[in-house]
This record gives sequence, structure tokens and C-alpha cells, in this order.
Amino acid sequence: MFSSKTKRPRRSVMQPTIAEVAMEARVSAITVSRVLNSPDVVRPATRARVEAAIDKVGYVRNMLAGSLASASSRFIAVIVPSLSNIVFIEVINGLQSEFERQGYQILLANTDYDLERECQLVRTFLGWSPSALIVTGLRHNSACQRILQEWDSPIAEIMELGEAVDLNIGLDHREAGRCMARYLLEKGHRNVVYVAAQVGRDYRAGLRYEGHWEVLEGSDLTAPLLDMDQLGQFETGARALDSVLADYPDASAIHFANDDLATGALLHAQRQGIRVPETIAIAGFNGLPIGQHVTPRLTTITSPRYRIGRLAAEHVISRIEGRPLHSNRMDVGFELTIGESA
Amino acid sequence: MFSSKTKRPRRSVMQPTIAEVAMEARVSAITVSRVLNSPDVVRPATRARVEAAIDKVGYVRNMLAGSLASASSRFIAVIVPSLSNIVFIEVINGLQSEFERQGYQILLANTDYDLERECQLVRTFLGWSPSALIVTGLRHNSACQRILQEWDSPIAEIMELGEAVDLNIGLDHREAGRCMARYLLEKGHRNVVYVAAQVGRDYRAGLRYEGHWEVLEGSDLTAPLLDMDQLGQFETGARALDSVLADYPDASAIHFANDDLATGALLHAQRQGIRVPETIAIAGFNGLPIGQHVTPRLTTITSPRYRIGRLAAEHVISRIEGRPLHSNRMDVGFELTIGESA
DNA sequence: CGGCAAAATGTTAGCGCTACCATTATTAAT
DNA sequence: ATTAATAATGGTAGCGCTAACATTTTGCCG
Repeated sequence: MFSSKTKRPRRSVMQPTIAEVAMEARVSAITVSRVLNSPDVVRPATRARVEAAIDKVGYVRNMLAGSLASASSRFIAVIVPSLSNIVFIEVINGLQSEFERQGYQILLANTDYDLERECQLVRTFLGWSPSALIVTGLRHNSACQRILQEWDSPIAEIMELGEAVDLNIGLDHREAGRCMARYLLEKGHRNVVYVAAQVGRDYRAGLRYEGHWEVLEGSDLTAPLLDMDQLGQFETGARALDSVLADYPDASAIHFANDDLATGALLHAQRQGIRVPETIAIAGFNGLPIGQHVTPRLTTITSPRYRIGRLAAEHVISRIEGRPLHSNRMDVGFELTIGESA
Repeated sequence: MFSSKTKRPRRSVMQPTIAEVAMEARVSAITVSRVLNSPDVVRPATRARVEAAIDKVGYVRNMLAGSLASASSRFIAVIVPSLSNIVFIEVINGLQSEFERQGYQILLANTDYDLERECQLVRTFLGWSPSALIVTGLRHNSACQRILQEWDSPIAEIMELGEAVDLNIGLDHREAGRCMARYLLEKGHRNVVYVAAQVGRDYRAGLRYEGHWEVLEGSDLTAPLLDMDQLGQFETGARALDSVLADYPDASAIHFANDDLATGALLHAQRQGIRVPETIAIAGFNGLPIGQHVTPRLTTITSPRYRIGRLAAEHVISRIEGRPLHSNRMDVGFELTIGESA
């Protein structure tokens, strides 16, 4: 029973706090805090006593309170377009490997390739006072762009190179498109169809198409674009192959926007007895493992996805800890991987 | 200049707080808080004034402070064995879809199939006062088991069915193993090798083997186990196929622990001109999309991965919000998917 | 138009931790 | 032994928000 003037407790049967630990170890709360945060400034004997007390009372640290008091959450907000695409999963793996080692916790979300959603997610995430923000790509809506510009912790825009707000780790998609187009030209192809799935949303596929287009245009060739609706990953590629064979009878090669589409087409060709590359050559982008296990092996461009993640994490951590960076921009490059499919 | 008795400010040039917003809107701080958390108890006119003030001062909500004060973080800690395995990614997608809709934020980590690491991660995550905890599987080390037992927010153990601490959403792996073994028997196979990669770590593959073994043993047949080292996903399957053909000349079928291995084997067979299922039949587990695009299509068992995630999220949310649950256990089942590979 | 319940808003006191400065214990130097 | 320096520990006051209760305002009825 509390009289109306009695202090009413806010916690019912909560966890022990550092106060309990401090009492048990006969030190002050701040010493417990120090054992947790910078053990080496506490004398070993004291530290041992505190650690014993922590065990004894079954103390579980409250990170929320710590983050609030120290105004540093050790959260890293990560925003990618999709979690269904292995490409981004590998990037996240790279980020995670480095951030976890350094005691940072990733907050993850996906935009479904929607810039409005991205903006909303950025807003929400900033509420957690993250130590840094990692977003995919350089295109944002204007509200988002403004928020990013005004926010003053590290921001890494990854996957793509160009005008970034802060850090930028990625590759030149236009150049990747050019690279594959040049290769196909060299191989003697004069009628190449570029196939993507929803270029409007996956605009990096659009950038690669621009590169592709430049090269073919430069050789006075046409560079038709076939933009498919996204169905299943492989399904779309299979359908695209049928469409190209039906609608572009002169086409001798298909430049797919990614390996999922290309693999779908390749496996479909196999089922249908369509000969690759004789009847039609097939090229992809990303360098997914599956491409090297199908027959014929897929000609593609390998992007260092895991590496992008790891490098981004390293740069961001350097920036957080105030270490100087050689450069804000890092071109991770790409590699033409030649199989038998084109 | 501060005299030593002056209150020294802890924040330098920080974000505006609800106090600033309150002043701007000529209301009290708590009203601002209410506009943010339960808008419908604030009169529309007041709400509008507050919302205008929020915009005007550029207020960004501090979730850390809110979580601390309300002792509720709306974090969901999610622990899976691996982020390289699409199976878990799909589960996470299922979780995410539901949790995001309800305003929960996932904290994600992977154990690399290591129970000690799992224990460590659970400890760390509890420090964020998550609203619930979702872990993969039912096996934990004793320290972890104790922590889970003592923690009193919702816990969901997913993927696998059995003795759970709290909620349990998954499927019966032993039964899945039996199901495939029975199917292979029906098809006339009498020499079936079970191939897994590191059963010691992926013990659910071991459970499926147990089911497989029971059925074959019940028909007076042997059930050899080939446990491979994990290399690349597909690579391992390819090597396993070679091993089986070399070391088990009587084998007429391989029951792979998962579709990655099976697909690797299937594609390898194709490259090598080994006829499937005539020379050797191949079966998998999981029902990944790729299995339905290779030739011959993979016979496998389809697990409802996305559904496990969604259901787990639904149950957990119900539990958090104090709604009664029909049952703490949910068997999501599985489905035998018959292709031409076995 | 008074009276009263319900709705809207306000006041106070923490949530559990750490920054900042102050104090005390220990060691080194003379 | 004494002092000066350093190392170790402590006291106090928030971090920004919300729970719990208190107070005021509003709507509605006879």
C-alpha cells in the first residue's frame, strides 16, 4: 500500500541494476560502469570483485540507458533495396563481419526499391541515434537527400559510384555495362538485346544499360531494351528468352541485367534444347556462384559484393573513431568472367 | 564560461527535444509525447499545432530515451545460424514483413552454427531489452538454456519442433527424413546414401538422417551416411556425387541433406553426362526455386520458410500484446515435391 | 445555466546509465 | 620522510523521455 505521497516505484520486479552490483561489490556505481566500459582503468582486484558481484546478482547490462547517457548507441543503420536478393545479403554479410568484431549492432531494413519508403526508413532509424548510416545507391528523394545532408554522423552510400553525401564505396555500373557490351562486340555480336526486370526501380540496371547503349551506338548498332515485369527470379529470365527469340529474330546475344535472369534463361534453354551460345549467346551481371555450375558456364561480370560490405564497414568505423581516411571514395572495381555462354 | 558551480550542459549542439517542441506549440512535453505515441487521445487542433511545431523545429524522436522510460524497446532479437543460407533469409523476410508492419525493429545476428556464440549473442541482445527473442532450433548450451528459461518476455524457437521454452514454430525434421526415405523405397531404391555437410553443426540435417535411417532400417536395409566438409554450396554436392559413385557402386539414389548439395550434384551430373535418375537418383530438402528450374527437376521436400517467419512473428506479437494463443506449438508441416530427379 | 462525467492536458518523478569534476589512495622522486 | 605526481574511485547531475497521478477543460443533460 502506498499513501498518495509515497514514491511509487516505476519498476515492478526488474533486473538488477549497476546500483545492486555496486552495493554487492562495495564500490560505487560508476566503478561498475567502468568495469564494463574500460576495464583497464580499474585496479584488477576491484575489477575481480565487481565481476564476481555481476555474476552473483545476475546483472544484465541495460544498453538503452547506457546509450542514452553517453549519446552513443553503437547502432549502424543499414538500408538495402531488398533482402530477397543474394547480392545484398552478401554485402550485409561483409558489413556484419566487420561491425560485429568492433561491437556495433546493425539495424537492417529494406526499401523494396521504393525511394519514399527509403526516406521513411531513414527517418525512423535516425531516432535510434545510430553511429552511422549505410544506404544503397546515390539516388534519394529530395526530403531524404536533405536529411542526409544535415545529419552529421558518417554516412556511406554503397554499390554505386558518383556524387555522394559523405563516404562512397562501390563500382561504376555504366562502365560495367560498357565492358560487357565491348566483349560481346569483340565476339562478333551485332544484334544484342539488353534484358532487365523493372529498370525503373532497379536503376543501377538502367545505368548498365546506358553503358551498353553507348558502346553499341558508338558502333552504329541499335541497342534494344526489353524491360520485363518481375515474376520469380528465374521465371522472368526464361520468359525473356522466349520473348527475344520470338520478337528479335536477328538477335545473336542477350545481355541480361543480372545473373538471376541470365541463369533462368540458361536453364530454360537447356530444357527447351535451345543451343547456347550457338543459337543465342547469354551474358549476365554479378558473378553469382550458380553461374559457374551451369552448362555452359555463364559469361558475366563479377562484383565484389562481400568486399563492398567489409570496406564500407572499415571506412565507417575509421570515420566514427575519428581516424583520417585516405579518400571518401573507393572504387572496388569489377571483373569480366568469361564462361561458354557468350 | 562556467563557474565551477554553474550547471554544465551535457549536450553541445544537439537535436531539439520534445521540450523545444512543447515550447513552440505552447503545450507541455507530455502532450508532445502523446501526439507521438497515441495521437487519438489528443484533440485534433492541439495535435495539429504540435505536428507543426515538430516540423518547424526539425524534431527527431529519440527512441532510446523513450524505450528507457517506458521499459519497452520494440526490438525483436533474431538469432539464426547463418546469413549465407537462403533458407534463413526467407525466414527473416517472413519475420520482417510482419514485425515492420507492427512497428518492431529486428536486431539480427548469426551464430555460424556455434552454440557458444549463440549464448554470447543472447547475452548481448538481452542488454537491449528486446520485446521478444527468436532463436533457431531447440538445442542450446546449458548456460543459454538457463538464460532463456529465466527471461520472461516471449521467446520463439523456430524451424524445429519439440521441447521448447516458450513458443515453438517449425516442422518435424525426423518425419521429413522418413517421408523422403519412404518415397525412395517406394520408387524401388534399396541402396540409398544420405549425404550431409557437417552434420555435427547442422544437427537438423542429422535429425532428417535419423528419420531416413529408421525407415531403411525398418526395411532391413543399410543407411550409410556420407558427411562432407563444407566447401562452396554447390561444389560440395558435386564432390559428394563423385564420392558416392566411386565408393558406393551399388547405390541407386542419394538423399541429400539440402537442395544446395542436391543441385550441385545435379548440375555436376549434367556436366559429366551422368544420367539422373537412371544412373543415380537425387533427392534434396527445402524446395528452393532453383530445384524446379534444373533438368531433371529436383525431387525434394518443400519447407514453408517464409511462413515460419510470418507465423512466428504473429505469435510473438500476440504474446507481447497479451492476446491469448491457441497453442504454443505450431507445426507448419512440409510437402513432398516430386520432380524427375528421383 | 448549473452540475457532472468524460476528455484533454499538466506536474512530478523517475527509467539506468555515464560525463564531468572532485576526492582519496598509491607510487615515485627528492 | 615529505612532496608531487599519478592512479583509482566517488558524488552529482543530467541524457530525453514516459508512467502515474493531478488538474483543468469540454460537452452534455435536465
